[in-house]
Amino acid sequence: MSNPPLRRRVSPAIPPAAPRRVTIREVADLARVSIGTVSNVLNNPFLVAPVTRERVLGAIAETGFVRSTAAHQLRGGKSRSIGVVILDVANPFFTEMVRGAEQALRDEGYVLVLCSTDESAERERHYLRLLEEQRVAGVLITPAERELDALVALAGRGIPTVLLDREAGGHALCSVTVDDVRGGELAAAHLFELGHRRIAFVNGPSSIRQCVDRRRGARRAARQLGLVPDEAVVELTVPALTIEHGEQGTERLLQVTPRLDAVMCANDLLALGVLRGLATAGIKVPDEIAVVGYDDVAFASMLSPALTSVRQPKFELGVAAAELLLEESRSHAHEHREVRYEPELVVRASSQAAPHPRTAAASSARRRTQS
Amino acid sequence: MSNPPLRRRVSPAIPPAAPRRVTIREVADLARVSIGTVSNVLNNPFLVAPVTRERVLGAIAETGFVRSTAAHQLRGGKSRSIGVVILDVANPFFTEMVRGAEQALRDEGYVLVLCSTDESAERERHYLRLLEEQRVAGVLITPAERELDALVALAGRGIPTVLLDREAGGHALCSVTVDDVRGGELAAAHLFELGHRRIAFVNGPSSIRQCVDRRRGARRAARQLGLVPDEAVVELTVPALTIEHGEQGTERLLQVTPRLDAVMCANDLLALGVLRGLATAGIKVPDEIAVVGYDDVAFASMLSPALTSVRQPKFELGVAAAELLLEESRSHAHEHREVRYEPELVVRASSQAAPHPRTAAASSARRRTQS
DNA sequence: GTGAAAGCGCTAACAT
DNA sequence: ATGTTAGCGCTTTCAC
Repeated sequence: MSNPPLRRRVSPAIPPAAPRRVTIREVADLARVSIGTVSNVLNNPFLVAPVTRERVLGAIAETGFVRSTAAHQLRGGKSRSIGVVILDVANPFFTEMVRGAEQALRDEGYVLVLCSTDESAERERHYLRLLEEQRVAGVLITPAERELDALVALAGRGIPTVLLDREAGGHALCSVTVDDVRGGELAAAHLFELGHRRIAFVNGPSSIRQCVDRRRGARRAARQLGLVPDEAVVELTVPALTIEHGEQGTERLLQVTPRLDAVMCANDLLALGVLRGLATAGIKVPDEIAVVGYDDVAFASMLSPALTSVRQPKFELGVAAAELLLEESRSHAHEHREVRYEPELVVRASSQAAPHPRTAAASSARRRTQS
Repeated sequence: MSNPPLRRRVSPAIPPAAPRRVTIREVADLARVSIGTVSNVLNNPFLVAPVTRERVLGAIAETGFVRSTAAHQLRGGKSRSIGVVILDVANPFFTEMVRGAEQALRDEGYVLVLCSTDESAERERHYLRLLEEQRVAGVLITPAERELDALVALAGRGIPTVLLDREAGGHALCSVTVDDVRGGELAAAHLFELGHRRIAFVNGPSSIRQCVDRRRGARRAARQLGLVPDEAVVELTVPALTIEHGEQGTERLLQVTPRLDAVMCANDLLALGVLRGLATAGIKVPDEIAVVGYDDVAFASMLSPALTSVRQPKFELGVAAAELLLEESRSHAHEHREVRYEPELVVRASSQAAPHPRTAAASSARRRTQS
């Protein structure tokens, strides 16, 4: 494994001087027309005589001219980029949503400017400012910031903004969500039904709404069974919803809570970390401890053991958000809407010793509702 | 599971009229200064008297003014965005690289414009054009296009371009790569050592260089053992490196190739799909068929069975690429460099029936070489 | 069908 | 310390 360092050097084909940008002016000169005509072949080709058009096209090709969005936009054109602000690029839940949004937006000629805040409100503010300076045509965002005022203001300044996986709570914004309270309830209820009476909830920071809601759901499930939430659901808060924090959290959990028979995680990344931590500690899942995750990301079903999780329609969330955004950007006299999906529990091996792991809600219809 | 549709309607707080953008002019008027002064508090605050500065800042806050990147850039300012073009946002390999690049670039004040081509050369061209129109400060790209000419031209037009996970092959471009031939060789050699004499290689399209190289490596491994590559390595080509195609590919594989004892996959996503397909078909891994993946993404070690894979320094690749880009954008008299990493085989349960799955190369140093 | 010219919002050089 | 002004590259009337 000790390869000698590779030495390779590519001689620069371009002279050290910074290349000057080709402008419409040079194209015009080369084609011997006015810049207005060049602009026309770019924007209204049919207004230009075929011969002239060809000449101009030739000049464009020859010079390598590429029009400047800056100048275009300044002169009144609309931007073709949409800011997408998410909590974590490394989380498949978000990337699936992004894929949905991208698919819906690409056909309309938009590019996505993807910003990952890593759950930092400060970084979120930074990115939002940059996006606004760029006059993006819209913003899709899963806020890290608890307060939505800045987003309402952003929308007020003419940048259509749609909340991704976060409800507007009375604010004048469109949103696409999944019922996280219900999801948390499904997960916890499942563990209680299995007979567990004291479950650990590995959760993220309370600044993240999803975490708060899932916790509420878990406690609701406890209450409904006549249990005392504070006793039935023991919460361990980790700084971020990542594999690493799930793994580290597990160590703390095992120290603090000696007798533990079930762990519920705020998302699948944490659950993966927890599974890892438990494996390291030599604890068998589900025989000794049951584990459930949240999101049902692609790899959940193939983990060892297969992970019980709460499924969310990730791709659809992205598509729906993109559609709301397009709608909003087309008509300013638009009423804000909240699209809401229902989560679905998918039971697998990690939460049951049963020999035949099956999908509990396999045939249940996922329901999409909106107002 | 049949919840009644939610009805909720948020009344618009903003009047239907499209809000007009606040310009520097209005801020100046409100603060009773000239636009030049406003510009100065924005760009050279120290040149402005504290009293005036406060007044202007107040006016900015009051009006909600946000400077236009378009006008700024037009006037000669540099863009603060960097285009990142990857093959697939849903692939953890790429998102890890992106995270590395983001971390390195964020501190310098850049935002990433993330474009996922889904391995389509056409979409790549489309995105590159948009990025160039935006005059991005640079481009990091894993090309879907086989030819690099367009990228060399792009760099020639003044947009620093760095290849991600693709070598320049004599072209005047910087690149960051991992030795994929070696990686393919490691994976195949491992299977041959296990005694398998006929392995299936589930590979992506040959337009993707990674696929070509890994294949070459596999065939080289065969040759080194005195085997006939065409017989020892049976290739199945799937349209894209995704879980879905891995799963579908497995079905075809099982029909076409009756006696099969090992499968090597061009990446972990495919391998995950293959594992799924085999599980569906009731075939035991590794007892009946051994499986190895490529990339060693985060979930590989936790799959059932844990996946043997070829590890690549994903995050570091992103960081290194970002650094090359920054270097190139700072000095135009810059010599292109090729940074190259070595891959590392990580043996786990999916390729051995051994009771104690261990990391084979756990202690081997990852070596970074560059010219 | 083509050209001339105004101006988008801003920065920077120059005046005051 | 602040104001004035000339463009940056383009689109878009409006003449010709």
